[in-house]
Amino acid sequence: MTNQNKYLGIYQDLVTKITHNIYETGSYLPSETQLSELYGSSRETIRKALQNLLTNGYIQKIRGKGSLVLDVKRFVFPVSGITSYKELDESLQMESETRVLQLVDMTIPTGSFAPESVVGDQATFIERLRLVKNEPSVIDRDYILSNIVPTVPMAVAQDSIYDYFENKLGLEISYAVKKITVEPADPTVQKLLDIPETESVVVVRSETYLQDSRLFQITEAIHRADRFSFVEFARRIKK
Amino acid sequence: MTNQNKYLGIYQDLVTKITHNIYETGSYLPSETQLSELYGSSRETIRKALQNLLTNGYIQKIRGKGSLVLDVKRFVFPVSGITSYKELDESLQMESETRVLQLVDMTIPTGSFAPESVVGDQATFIERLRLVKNEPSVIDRDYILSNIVPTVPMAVAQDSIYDYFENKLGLEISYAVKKITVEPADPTVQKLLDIPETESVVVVRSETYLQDSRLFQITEAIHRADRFSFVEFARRIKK
DNA sequence: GAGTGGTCTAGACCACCAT
DNA sequence: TGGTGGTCTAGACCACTCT
Repeated sequence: MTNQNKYLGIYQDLVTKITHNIYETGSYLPSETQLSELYGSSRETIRKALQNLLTNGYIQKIRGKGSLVLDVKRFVFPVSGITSYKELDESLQMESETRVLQLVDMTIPTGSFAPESVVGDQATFIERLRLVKNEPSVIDRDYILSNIVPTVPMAVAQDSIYDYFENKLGLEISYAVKKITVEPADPTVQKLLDIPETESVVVVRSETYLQDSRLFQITEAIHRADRFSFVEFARRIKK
Repeated sequence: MTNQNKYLGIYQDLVTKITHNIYETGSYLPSETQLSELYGSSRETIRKALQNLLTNGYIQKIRGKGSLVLDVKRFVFPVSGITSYKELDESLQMESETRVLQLVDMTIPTGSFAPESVVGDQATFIERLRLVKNEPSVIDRDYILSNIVPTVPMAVAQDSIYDYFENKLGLEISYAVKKITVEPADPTVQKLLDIPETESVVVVRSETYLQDSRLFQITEAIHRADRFSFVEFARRIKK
């Protein structure tokens, strides 16, 4: 599991040291030159690791002073970015359960949440209900394109499809476009999520792409509005 | 307005060339070595510019092939990141109008959406109603901390507070933590947004920080649920 | 003035893709 | 095999902060 990349290794080491309070919130990391001596690397490599800490909200760099450790615990709810339900569950220990409602091979139908460009393509359709503390909270509906992933075993749908894609199939998941809206719930959804007729739901639709820019997954996640929370760490883009 | 930074200049040049279709969606940018000759810079500097394009969703780099230009138009609704309402309005040309409802100096009260750490601090409170196509869509409530921004003129609240902060006061806005939830609307909100009693609203609460990590703005944005849409471009974090 | 991060360079070696 | 991006180095100069 050791990484080939020096800077990723340094990044991981710093993350664990920050999360274990070896480097404390409100204090400064060793300077870049000190770190480069510590890790036996050039300063630019250290800077790559720090860049990673920066974009993930672990530190804030202040010119002339140093790299300030931020209070990560406040925004540890990592629903932003691309994170699988399994990873969320593990990092938050939220006592969740997954029920696979459907797992079928089919062609992607018109009128579904999938974009026009993949309608008619072969895919595995997975519908899952997520329960948190025994209460239904989310319905996940996925189309996994068959030209990239020919088949998804039931055990994988029950556990973690991302772990299967990345570690078994060696796919490199790279980026996603997500859209969040609030919509009325249809009767099927009302029944599954156990909500009254008038209630709305939060719908997160996403398209996920591989490193080579091939689309391979289209997802619709329907959340009970009262149990939905989305936290984002954002940086201002320089103009 | 010319930037001192070489790589930012290159980034901006490439952005305009992509948005003006000089580099077309689906085609590849010139290689990094070619770009470094074109711009008269080292390859690492080019790579910094490309890194910026990458995180903002303009390109996808594919090893052994090149930098593929993505279809930016699909996710041009930039509610992700830190973007002011004025900037959104300009980039989307959404025929919006702003009504300043309140602009008062006060101490931040307990029980407000502001975090404990700033309760009792002096701040400017601004409440604004945003109308899109003459329909009320969002209520923005801001506390601007007075130790950083002593006063906010009415004309600024009416126009763009970010432009004032960055270009008049020289503040460097750096990062923010945002949280999105769905909540029932209280009677005041119902009236302002012109929605029925049972309706929910989408609430985006954020804390915004300067480059030196000082908190300077706390915001609560209350959206009509039926007019709310949030699009995010996300990249998978390497483990 | 000493220390910090921000930028930039010229060169090197590697893994991957096309042919 | 030649071109591409991915990583890493050793050194340089600058702007900023602190004392």
